[in-house]
Amino acid sequence: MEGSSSDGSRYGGAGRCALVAELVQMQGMVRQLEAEMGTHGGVGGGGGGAAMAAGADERCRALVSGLLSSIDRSISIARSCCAEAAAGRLTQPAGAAPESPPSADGSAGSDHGADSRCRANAAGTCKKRKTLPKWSKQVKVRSVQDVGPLDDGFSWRKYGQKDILGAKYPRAYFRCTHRHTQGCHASKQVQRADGDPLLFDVVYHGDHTCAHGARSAAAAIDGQAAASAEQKHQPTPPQEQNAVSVAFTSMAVVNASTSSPFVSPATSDCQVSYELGGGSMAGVRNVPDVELASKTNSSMGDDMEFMFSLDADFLDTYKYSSYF
DNA sequence: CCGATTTGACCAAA
DNA sequence: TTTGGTCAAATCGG
Repeated sequence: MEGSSSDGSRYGGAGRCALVAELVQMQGMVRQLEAEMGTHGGVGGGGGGAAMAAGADERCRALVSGLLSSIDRSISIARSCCAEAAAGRLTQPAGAAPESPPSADGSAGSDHGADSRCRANAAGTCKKRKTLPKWSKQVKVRSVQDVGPLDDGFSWRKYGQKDILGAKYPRAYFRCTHRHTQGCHASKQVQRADGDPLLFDVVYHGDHTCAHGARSAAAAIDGQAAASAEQKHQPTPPQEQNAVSVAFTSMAVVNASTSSPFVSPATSDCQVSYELGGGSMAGVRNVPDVELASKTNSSMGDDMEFMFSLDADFLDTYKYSSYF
């Protein structure tokens, strides 16, 4: 359930400091990558097809610099949290502790009408509104119908949609498909940006505690080959060829005690190596285009998360409403 | 038939 | 009172 903090004090100050260290290491690696690109790039020498490489190379650079700034921000945020933790207490958990009694199942169990909704309150925490770690990001798609980048590897179930005052587009509400089976209380809200229909604001609440979630995320990263094999239907998405998008805001540590996922986003011809939940994988991927838009972490409770989205064969993983 | 989505209603926070 | 978030019945689709 609000799985986030249900693991209790997932992060002590120590955890956060480890996070800082991890981020710093990551920063170093990205800098190396940047240097590496500086060497090989531009002068079309080492690489090969200069003409074609040019565009990809540029995107690579853009991505790397975006990465760096994002990491910088993450580090400073993590540091401040670290300091806070050291200082004594962390703000978040307070009453928040969603040890959530919503008992095993948010709605199913509590479908006794309005009455039960308040039951959560009685138990100490209203399941409504915040208390869950929350962070947001912006995801850019390539066409109005392209929802690929919105596929973050997890399986979501839409449970509502709402017109938001002053917003041109409605906001869609999703929760983890395994909410009932595994008590995973991760949820997210997706809304198109007013100004740019290609831009989506995605707000995540809580993190996934379900095995499926973790696995599908890993699978998403792992590669299309395997994916297309297991994804039975939908030979080709309606859109013209899709890109692999790596969209991430800040990093995600699903569980500090087991491991801290470390990810190096891939761009064209870049080597990707991941470590997730103790395991690790590596792969080389061709990424025609990478959109990366990181946004503020609104409150960044105690977790941060990497989100990978692969349009390719994952489009059919789930459907978004006609708005997307 | 079962699981996902749609959509109006309900409820609590602001 | 208004608005955002959630519920749940109806509906859709595989």
